[in-house]
Order: sequence, then structure tokens, then C-alpha cells
Amino acid sequence: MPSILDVARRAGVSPTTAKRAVRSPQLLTPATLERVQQAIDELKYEPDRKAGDLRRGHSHTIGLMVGNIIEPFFAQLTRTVAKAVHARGYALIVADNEYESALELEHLRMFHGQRVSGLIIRSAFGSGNLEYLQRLHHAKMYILEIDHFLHGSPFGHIMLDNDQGVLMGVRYLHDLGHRRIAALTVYDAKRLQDERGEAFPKAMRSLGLRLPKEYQRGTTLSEEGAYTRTLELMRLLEPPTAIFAMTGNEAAGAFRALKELRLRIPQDVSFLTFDDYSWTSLVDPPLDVITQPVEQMGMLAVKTVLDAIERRDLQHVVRQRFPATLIRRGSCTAPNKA
Amino acid sequence: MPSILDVARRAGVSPTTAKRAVRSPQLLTPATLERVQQAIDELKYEPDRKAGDLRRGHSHTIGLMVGNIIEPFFAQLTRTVAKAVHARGYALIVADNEYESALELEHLRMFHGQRVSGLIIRSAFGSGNLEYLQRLHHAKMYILEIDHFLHGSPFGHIMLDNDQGVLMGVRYLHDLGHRRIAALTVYDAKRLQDERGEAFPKAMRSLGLRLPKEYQRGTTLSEEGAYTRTLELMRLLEPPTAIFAMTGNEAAGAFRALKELRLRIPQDVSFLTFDDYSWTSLVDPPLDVITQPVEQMGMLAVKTVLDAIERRDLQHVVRQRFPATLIRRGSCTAPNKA
DNA sequence: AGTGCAAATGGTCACGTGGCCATTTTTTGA
DNA sequence: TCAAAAAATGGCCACGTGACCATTTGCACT
Repeated sequence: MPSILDVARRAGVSPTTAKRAVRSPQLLTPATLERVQQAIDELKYEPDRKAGDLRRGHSHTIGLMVGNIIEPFFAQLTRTVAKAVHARGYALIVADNEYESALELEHLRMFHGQRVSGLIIRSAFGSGNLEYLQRLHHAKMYILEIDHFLHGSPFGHIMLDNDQGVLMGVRYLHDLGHRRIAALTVYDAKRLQDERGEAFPKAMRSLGLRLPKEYQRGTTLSEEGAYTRTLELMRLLEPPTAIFAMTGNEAAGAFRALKELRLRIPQDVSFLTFDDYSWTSLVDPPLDVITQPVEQMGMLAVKTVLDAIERRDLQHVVRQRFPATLIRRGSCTAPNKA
Repeated sequence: MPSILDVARRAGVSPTTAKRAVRSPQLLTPATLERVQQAIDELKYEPDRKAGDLRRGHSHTIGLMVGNIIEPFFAQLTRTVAKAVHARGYALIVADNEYESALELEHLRMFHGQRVSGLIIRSAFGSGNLEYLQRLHHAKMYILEIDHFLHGSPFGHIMLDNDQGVLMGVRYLHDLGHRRIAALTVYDAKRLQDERGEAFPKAMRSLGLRLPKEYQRGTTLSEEGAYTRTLELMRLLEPPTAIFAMTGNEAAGAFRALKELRLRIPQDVSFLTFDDYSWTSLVDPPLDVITQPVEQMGMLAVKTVLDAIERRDLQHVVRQRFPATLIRRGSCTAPNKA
């Protein structure tokens, strides 16, 4: 692997001059520049980023920690972030915490070892790693949370305005005439710091709707949990007239359950969900969804992190909420009088 | 950011001894070891991977280049690869070439600059970057293609047995009684090195089926292209009795078109597709699909790359095909006599 | 106590780069 | 023609580590 020294030798100039051909060509005589250029081409020289980063004391590398890269939200986020980061000359290291603190800690160690200069993170459940994050921040790593933020976190975050999104959904159903609305979510939301789970009862109350005890059993966030829960809900004496899934995964499970029960959407039950997964527009009927501006969030996240790094202003905190959007496709309608 | 020198100073030992506390603790006296450990804890010392890699001349970093990380195939692959790579103590840098050579080249430069010691790559269309890849290989980067391989590539590859998969699909339809089968794929397959596109006519011929000229207009690989093409196909005087989509994206477009035409699956037309996207089991009817063992492929890819790197055997070439699997769910049946 | 030997610890340097300052060459202006 | 300034080029070192070799310490056995 040729270094700049090899280039210099071949071009018959000093290493400093050779390096200038790469970093500040305007300082060189055209003749010298060309000679060095040729040596670079012949040797296929490409500067070693790691060495430069080491010398400069800060790396051209950003870390992205996602919750589960298979979810379209994170896949899209990863794509946007990767693109934006590369556009500014950085590399992106990706890790998937599977929403688990222990795994996340290992990855944080890795990021630490790699000396990434910025980290965009969707934290795992629980705030077990906040202390470690603070340590990283103290070691000059700029940290930005995305999609979520840890309780008591001193870092900035970029995420959906969950209160607004949930309220919009509930109001939409309410305006259609629904009174018995069940959400698929964690009702034990406080402990898990799940904003949507907390927002739902609030939204119901603010619209004067009551939330029966038997609607309030939290699901896990899995497709399977939502499936089971939906079966239970629809078999109640007073089943909900509308189901509101707080994530795309839960929506899939619920949808499966409704199909299995041969309940028609929207005639028998209205169905609303967060996350515009591709399948939601392909099923019958196409589903009403609440979407997030993922690209905008990803791009702002990258801009925030890189600007802070390049301005060397690690204390800069950005806290930004993005509004959710409702897309109506026909899976919600006025409830049956029955 | 504390270095091992700071640790050594604090513990009152030499840097060499301090380093040994991390890398070969059995060489130290328990007392010394503990003293150094304490200094490490107090200073929150974490070794700088970049510096070590620089010194050793090879990095603990692997590159993964995908075609489009939003596609479930790549999302799953990324997840599997990230996990496997981290498990062996490496970091993963991800890039998305959007199937475009020019963009890919930029990312290859980045991988070069980062001195990743291995690269798992789904090449963009065309083989414009093969030369650059060879240069990287020459610079001690181990390269493994995935999902695809470039014509004339000297590198190993791990991918689906497309011939077998396509033949299995065609035979399945043939055995059900279908004779007029149309594939959604590129018929100009040779140029784009699309194996499935090449395999389809072969499979048809081998089963003694004819392939009408008007079925043979290639689509682009987009959802939109497949949508348009499906509309055209089904409006022919002799429309196909079965449609076979070669990718999940094409399947989505085709499915939309069929719905729009109010054609019932499978009564009016049978429908088969590659890729087990999550929506395929949620729509009505659930779709028959041909799936790839993504996890197995990803894990083998990582093992291959890391083993080669660690054995310093960059010439080791692995070429492995994985069999496709057919999942029957009910979207294919015997064709109408009409 | 002295010898021999293993165990434990220490010193030095290079990896490829970027920043800084030093030196050489060319240009400018009277 | 020559000094002074500007342009072009060069030398040197540190970033944090790992490899290698050198030195010191502890200990068993005479």
C-alpha cells in the first residue's frame, strides 16, 4: 500500500510537496503538480484516512445506532443518513442494538474504540447506557438522539411530535364518530418511555372519551403481541369500533388478526396505524396511516452532527420535533350503529 | 481523550506494562494488574482502534456495499452482516450504491481511504468499477461479491442459484397447467447481467413452452415499470395465465396493476414472485413466493471474508450458490379453461 | 551469600499523516 | 544589478499503538 512517501520518491520531490499536490494544489508549480499527479496515478495512491485522523485527533467517521434496521423507518433513515454523511466526506459505521441495552453497550464500546466523532442513536429501551454516552460525550463525541430520547438526557434529539400525531389520529377517529377506540401499544408506557403509549390516554381524555379498563392491557411491541391482543379485543362484549396501532409492526399483527376473524375493514372495524410500510397501500383496503418525515429528520440529524463537529461546538444542543402527517386511504369510516 | 501513556503515568508503570494489562494480562503480577486496571477505570481508557490498526497495517473494519438498503433483502443482509462482523470484533461501514456505478466509485474510494480490510459488495449495474476493485484487491483488500457477480470477476461470490430458482418457479406453474407464462424482468438480460432474466427463457424452453414475442418486452426493475408492463400484458389478446415477478419490487407494481384491473388472483391469473417481502403474506390472497436464505448467505459471507483476512490468504476464492425455496400460500392455481 | 534462570517490567521505534517552521528559488521594483 | 519580498519547496515531529528487544526483579538451588 503506497504512502505519500512513495509518491514523493517517485516524483522526485519532498513528502511535503507531494502531500500538497493532494491537499492544496494551488501552492504548487503546474509542472511540479503534474509530476506528482502522475506518480499518484501510477502508484494508485489514496491517502490513509485513519492516519490523518489520528494525527488530527478527530476522525471522519460517524456512528449510527438503530433499533432494528429491518424496520422501514430505520432502513430509510440509514439510507438517508449514509447518503448525507458520505456527501460531506465522512464514513458511516452502522450498528443495530435490537433495542437491547446490553448489546447496545458493546456497540458503544466499538464506537468509542473507533473514535467516531459523532453518533446518531436510537437508544435501546431503558436508559442503562446514559452514563456511558455521557462518558463518550466527555471524550469529544457529539451525540444526537433520534426517534426517541432518554429520560434525563442532556443530548439533543430529533423526533416525531408524538403527542400531535397521536392526538391527530384519535381526533380523526373521534370526528368520524368513534367512541370506543383501542390502541395497540404499551399502556405501561411510562416505564418504557414510550411517548405514544403515554399520549394515547391523554388524547382520549382531552376529547372526552373514556378508556375502558379492558382496553388498557399493553402489548409488547411485537407483531405477535399485537396479533394476540387484537383477537382478545375484538372478542370483548364491547369491542372497539376502531383500532389504532402505534407502530407498523403492531399493525401487521393486528391486520392478520382481523383478517382471521373475518372482520371487514372498515365496515366492521376502522383501522389506523403509524408508519407507512409499503404493504399498507397494497392490502385491501389500503390503510390510513400516520407517517413521519424520515428523510427530513435524517438530513437534519446529519447536518446537526456534522456542523457541530466541524464548528467544534460539542455543546450545541438541537431539540426538534417534526409533525406527523395523516394519509387517508379508506380504512377508517363512521362506526356501525349496531 | 486519555491514551495508554496517561494510564501508565497514573498507575506508575511503563507504557508497555500498562498496555499488557489490556492485551496480555497473564504476564503481569496480580498487584500490578490491579493497579493498572484501576487507572484504566478512572480514566475511562478505551484503546484507539485506528492507531492500532495503523501500526499493524490492517484495519478492523469491513465494508458493505448494498444496492438499496430499503429493500428487505439488503436490510436483512445488513443486519446479519453487522451482527456477525461485530461478533468478531470488527466495525462495519455501510454504503448504498443505488445500483449506480458512478456513486459506487465514490464509495469505493471512501472504503479505500478507510483502509477497510474486507469488502462485501453487491455491484452496481455494469462492470465499470471492476478495475478499481482489482486495484483494491491488489492493495490487500479482500473482496467478496454478494447476490450477483460481475462478468469476468476474479473474486468470489455468494448468491442465489438463480437458474434453479427460476426453473423451480416455471416448473411449478407448468405443473399446475400453465402454458402462457410471462415474467416481469429484463429480457435484455445479458447486457445487464441479470441472471434471472437470462434464466427465464431458458427455463421455458427446457419445459417445451413457447415465449411469445409480445411477452418479451423487458421492464425496468422498478415498481412503476412492472405496473405499466403488467397492464400491457393483461390487455393482450392472449394474456398470460400466470405472472412471475423476478423481484419483490416488481411484484408490488404488478400486484397493484392486477388489483386495478380487478383481476382476481388466482382465479383469473396466477401470481408468483421472488422475495418474501412482509406484505406478500398480508395481502389477499397471500402470495406464493420464492425466497432466499439471506441470513445463511450473510453469515457465510462474513465468515469467508474474516477468515481470509485473518489467515492472510487474500487469494482464497469462495463461490457458493444457495438454493431458493418455494413457499406456497395460494396465489397460484390451475389456469382457467376460458 | 552467590549463581542461574525465569518472570516481570521497561525502552525504542515505525505505521502515514498534518501542522509548523525552515530553507531555497523566483519575481518584483528601483 | 541587487536587495527585498513573495512563491515554492523541504525537514521534522507527534498522534497512539504494537512489535521487538533490553533490562531488572524474584526465587530456587547450591
